[in-house]
Amino acid sequence: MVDVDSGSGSSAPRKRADARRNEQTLLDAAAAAFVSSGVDVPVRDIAAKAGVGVGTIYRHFPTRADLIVAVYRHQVEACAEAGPTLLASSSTPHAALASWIDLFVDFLVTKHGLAEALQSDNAAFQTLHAYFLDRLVPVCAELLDAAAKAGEIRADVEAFELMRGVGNLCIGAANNSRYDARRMVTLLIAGLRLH
Amino acid sequence: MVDVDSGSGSSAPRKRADARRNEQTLLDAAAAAFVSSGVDVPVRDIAAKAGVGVGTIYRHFPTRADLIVAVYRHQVEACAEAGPTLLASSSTPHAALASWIDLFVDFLVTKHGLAEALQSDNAAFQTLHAYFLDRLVPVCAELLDAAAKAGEIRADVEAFELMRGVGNLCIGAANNSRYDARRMVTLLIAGLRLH
DNA sequence: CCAACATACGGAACGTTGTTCCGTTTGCCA
DNA sequence: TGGCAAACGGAACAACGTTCCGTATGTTGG
Repeated sequence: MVDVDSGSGSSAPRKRADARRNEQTLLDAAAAAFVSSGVDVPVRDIAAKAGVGVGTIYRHFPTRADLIVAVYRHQVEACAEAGPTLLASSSTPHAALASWIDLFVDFLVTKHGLAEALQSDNAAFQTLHAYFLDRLVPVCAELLDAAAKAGEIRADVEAFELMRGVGNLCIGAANNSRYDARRMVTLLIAGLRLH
Repeated sequence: MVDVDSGSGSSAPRKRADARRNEQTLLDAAAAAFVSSGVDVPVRDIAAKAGVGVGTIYRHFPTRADLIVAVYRHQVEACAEAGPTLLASSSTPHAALASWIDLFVDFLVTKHGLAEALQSDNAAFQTLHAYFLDRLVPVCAELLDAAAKAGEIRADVEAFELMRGVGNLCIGAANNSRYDARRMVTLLIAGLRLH
């Protein structure tokens, strides 16, 4: 019943017990470190908190992006799955879009440094970039399409661009009481409307 | 006739000739380095290009922000001064606002890494932050006020927040052909309108 | 013109962080 | 239980920002 294997695939030869244990320990330590020091927390800090050497981190998560993805995968999945749900339950496609973007923004602004990392052109964050885009852009595109088909918004804006704009607006939202990312995003979404 | 002094003030005891020469050399080298490698270019690279030691850079420009401000001061001033001009020459305050924001965006997206630096919470960038805000927020506020008084836009958005949002939208615009910061900013400004 | 002094310079050195690498340890299976 | 592959730990290296001090140089009073 319980999936004693490491990943979802069944082909991998199965990892050693200590390796599996360490992977989980690292995920927990990283999650805690991200909360207290942001996703830019030094690798050594995570290693210390987990009680392992830095080599162990790099063995399990070759890049920081892999670690971030692993830590936040559940929440990203939840956000992605909320898209169709909202589309079905909202009064209009535009309302669904706004609600969904709200979810995304709430997620981003509560993860210190994540919005910054998402836009980084550093090669180490390629995986992060790719994962978020693969998972969320199609959902956004669906909502965008629905709203466009309903004639509520202009049809010349791509999901990728919008997601990126929203992500950008979330940068630095946590350390600045005079800047409310949610409000700016609301403005951006309002700007999509036809009249 | 010629201002042989270093700064604008007359109280400073006057700097040594080699110091003044180096300051100019550094500004030129930094400007060139910023263009070719972005404003994050390593201090050593700038020093090498200028043919001076790193100590000399830190003596003239204690933080990277000081150097960036010095390099771009002219362009920021020009942008600030364009505000009132545009307000006088445009058909409506909202049009003036849009044009002015366009100027700002053009400036930002052509300076690799500058938009990122502007939003950095790193203490070394405090000066940069302060300078841009001091110089541009009042101009933006004037345009915003005029448009609000004319009933063209909602009145509940502060200049600081808008500038910051626009700055955020410019992040990463240079390295991503699929992301057009200008279009996103246009959307944001459109979102300000009252129907 | 020269000496002496303050100013400015150069770059070595240090701290922090990411990343790699290898000698050692440990789980697993025959 | 012995042996081997897997995994571990952390030293070591590289890149970068930043500081510091011995040295060089321009300035100025005599």
